[in-house]
Amino acid sequence: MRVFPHLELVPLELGRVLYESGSRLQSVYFPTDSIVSLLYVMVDGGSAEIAMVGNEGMVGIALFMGGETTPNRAVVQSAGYAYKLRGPLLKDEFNRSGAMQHLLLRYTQALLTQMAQTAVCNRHHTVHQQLCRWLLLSLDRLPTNNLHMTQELIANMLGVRREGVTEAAGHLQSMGLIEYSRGRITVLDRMKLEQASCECYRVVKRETDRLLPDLTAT
Amino acid sequence: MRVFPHLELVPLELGRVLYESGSRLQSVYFPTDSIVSLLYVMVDGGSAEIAMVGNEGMVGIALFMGGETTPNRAVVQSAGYAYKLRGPLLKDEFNRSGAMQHLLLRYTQALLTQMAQTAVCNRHHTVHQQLCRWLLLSLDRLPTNNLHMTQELIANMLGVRREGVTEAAGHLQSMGLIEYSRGRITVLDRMKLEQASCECYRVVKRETDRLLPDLTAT
DNA sequence: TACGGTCTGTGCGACAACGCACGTTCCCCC
DNA sequence: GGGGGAACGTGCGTTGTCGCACAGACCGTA
Repeated sequence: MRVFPHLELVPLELGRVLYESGSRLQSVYFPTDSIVSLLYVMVDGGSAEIAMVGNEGMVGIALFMGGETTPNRAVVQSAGYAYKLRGPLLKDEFNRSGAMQHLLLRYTQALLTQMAQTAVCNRHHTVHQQLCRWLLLSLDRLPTNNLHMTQELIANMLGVRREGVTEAAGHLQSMGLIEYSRGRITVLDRMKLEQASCECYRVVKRETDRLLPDLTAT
Repeated sequence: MRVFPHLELVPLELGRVLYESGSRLQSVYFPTDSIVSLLYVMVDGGSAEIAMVGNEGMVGIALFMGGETTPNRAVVQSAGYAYKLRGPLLKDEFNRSGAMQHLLLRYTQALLTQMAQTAVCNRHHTVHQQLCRWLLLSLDRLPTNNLHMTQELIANMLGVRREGVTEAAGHLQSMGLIEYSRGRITVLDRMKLEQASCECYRVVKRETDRLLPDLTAT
């Protein structure tokens, strides 16, 4: 593809803000083994994750959607690498109306589904269920069963109290589904984790697989 | 525009389902004075509104996004009229990569923001605040100050109990912001309603105005 | 004018999540 | 190897929402 020579592999450190609410995006990022969260930060400082982006997608869709900016923050939730591409190059490629455009649009629809399901989950499901969903979504975007993230960070993403995550995670550990200590979480029984999760995870997963079959095959 | 001759003005009755979760969309709709809600319906029958579409937008974006379907239901929340356009015609127009494509993509981004903010609101704000947000979003899409909808319907949209809506609406009425009886709600003081709402409404409104300046000028 | 259904009001116990305040454990580094 | 800080654990009163049950109010129709 034409843009391949212009892709630059860059490291993304945990916590790095790729994109601040309302700021103009200069480049887009295609995570390889990293995860980037899209958050909304309220005026009182509270936050909530809207969606997460991993190797299935791209950070910065507002560039080709025409709005140039969004009211969200993009922050690295799991350190790793990503391919960086300068905005104008992506726009040119998108406007060629080729395979890349179709791919990006299908990805956008997958992202839409993820956001929609986040809304539903926030409305109806318990912190326990949401934690399961969140762990599974993260797991799908990482090469291993190990997540590097503190409960405090997870709480910020889910928009709940840190103690709530502690309790839910403790429960999952006592049931043997995960194992964790000081910022390291290992998923032991993925199947049971899916069963403990709400339907939201499955809906997102199914749509992502349907819309982006090549990428999730792995 | 090329598609104008193919637009057909059709009535949309309250409660009509334009589009069922997972079904293939044959046509798209551009509401004029009607409002269509995008809902997710859970396996247990519970529901939650993901976003609403009025005269600023279109129902059926999955058609040009490439997915053809979404896991959501589109149901008429406020009766009225809409322009109907057959799917293939819309796709052709979109693929011409002209003004229509840009407009549709900017609208999609506005919809994205609405979904994101719904997620945030569901996470952090009270039923009171959410009701205000919801009334304001509806109001922006209607030609008058009168909403035809029962508290039960609103409760289904927000994904809360009917009693919760009763209490919140009663409070708003006692403060003189609205007036209602048996399925008719009149907004008396829009300004104060905005003040009683959370920031979510303003964020959505600002983004919609920014992305679609021609449509919201009215 | 009486009736039946729809819509709204209210009360009450249950429960999940919150905010806060500590305590404990572990790891790193001086 | 002994602080110090980061990460996790726990208890407690408070609040918002839920689920349920039932009472009133309104309206069209027979």
